[in-house]
Amino acid sequence: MSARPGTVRPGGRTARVRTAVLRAAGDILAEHGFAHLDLADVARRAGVGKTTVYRRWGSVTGLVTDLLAELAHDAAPHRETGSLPGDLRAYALLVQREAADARQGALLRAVVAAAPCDGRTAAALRRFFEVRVEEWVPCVEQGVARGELPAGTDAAAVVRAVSAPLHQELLTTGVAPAPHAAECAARAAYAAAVAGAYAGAAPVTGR
Amino acid sequence: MSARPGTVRPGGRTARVRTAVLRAAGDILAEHGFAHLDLADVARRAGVGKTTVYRRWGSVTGLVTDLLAELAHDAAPHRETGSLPGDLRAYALLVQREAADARQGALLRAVVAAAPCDGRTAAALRRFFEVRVEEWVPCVEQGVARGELPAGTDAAAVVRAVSAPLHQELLTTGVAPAPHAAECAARAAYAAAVAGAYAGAAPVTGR
DNA sequence: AGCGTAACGAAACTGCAGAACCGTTTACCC
DNA sequence: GGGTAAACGGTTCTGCAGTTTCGTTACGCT
Repeated sequence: MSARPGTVRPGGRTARVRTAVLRAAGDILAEHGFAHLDLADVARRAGVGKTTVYRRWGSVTGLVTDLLAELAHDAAPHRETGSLPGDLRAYALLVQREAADARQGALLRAVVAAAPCDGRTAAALRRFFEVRVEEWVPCVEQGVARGELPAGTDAAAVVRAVSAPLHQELLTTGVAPAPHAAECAARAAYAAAVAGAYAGAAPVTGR
Repeated sequence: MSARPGTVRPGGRTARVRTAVLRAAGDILAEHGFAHLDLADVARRAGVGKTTVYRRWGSVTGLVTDLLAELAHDAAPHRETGSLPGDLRAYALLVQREAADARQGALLRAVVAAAPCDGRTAAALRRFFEVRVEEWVPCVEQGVARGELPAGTDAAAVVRAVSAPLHQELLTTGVAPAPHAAECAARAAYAAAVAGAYAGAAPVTGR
């Protein structure tokens, strides 16, 4: 009835269609970029009817949004290295690898491009980063507990500071940052946090 | 001839048309965002023929690109405050104000969105940031000369580190960062630079 | 001032993304 | 294993972004 297609009978063919379409969309995104992402192409490559793609995803932004949700779902498990510099370095390299990966990097650029055009996409993007940050915040908080960082440090700000320069480079130059840049970003965030740059006035952001 | 329209007779009406179109495009961008930027709307609001807009700018991305070039052209003059923390703070607040401004913020988001779809736009975006960075690099270099920062500091990296978290916030949340965030970014970049995070690849161990 | 043509503008045209229709397949429940 | 309707898919249609055409305006040069 009013339930969206794909939610009442999610098994069997429906699931196969979803997998094939997302896979094809990812391929096209990695090969030709966001600009030439045509739903008819996706349908053809996925071996699926054009109608189906339009019915279930509606538009390019919808498809990209679903793709992002899928990416966020199988998040890479991260192991703590024991020291905060090591953890931040691991996070920076994760972001760097992600940006350098053809599929994930292209997807990231596509999502950022589509976000201003579509509310759902914007929400998905926000959620994606929130989850990311929340995942790595504990590392920073442990650093505070261990006395590596001053009390009152805004852990989320530290995590965001690691990824920010890497994402900026990807988005502005169109080229993925080098591993060296990732290590530099991690070092910088750590040094700034140690110096208390994120422990100043209480942030109003969040809650 | 093969010269593009608007280049042979740039005066009088041609200039008026250009001004009106860019103004209208900026208005629509600020009001309705990048998604609903229709060239026919722009033409109507500018009191100009639809044909003219298509002939001179060709597409939405072309128009956005020209708009960006215009913005980069009248760059805000920056005065040096005498101290590096002060300069970085001034730069951070400039970026923050820009992001918070309805027209400029919307334009920035639109350009980033359009960049993956169009080579010229991507180049314009890259150029825009390059100019920005070059403008503020001297402040950092003076800081190095004064001995505030370690020798071998990558001045451009420091400048980029200031703007990165602010732009990331604008692009991922869709909301412009607060002035507080700008000051935090400036503090962090300064602290990291002082600690030598942007100087060479070797980790900071006194030495 | 007069001329050549660059640039503009209104209207008619075209191509294609996306929607509608409807018959076919198949997942889920008993 | 049989019934029901959810979901698929081929075809056709439509709305509109973008193009073409051609007549009009006015910039810049002498």
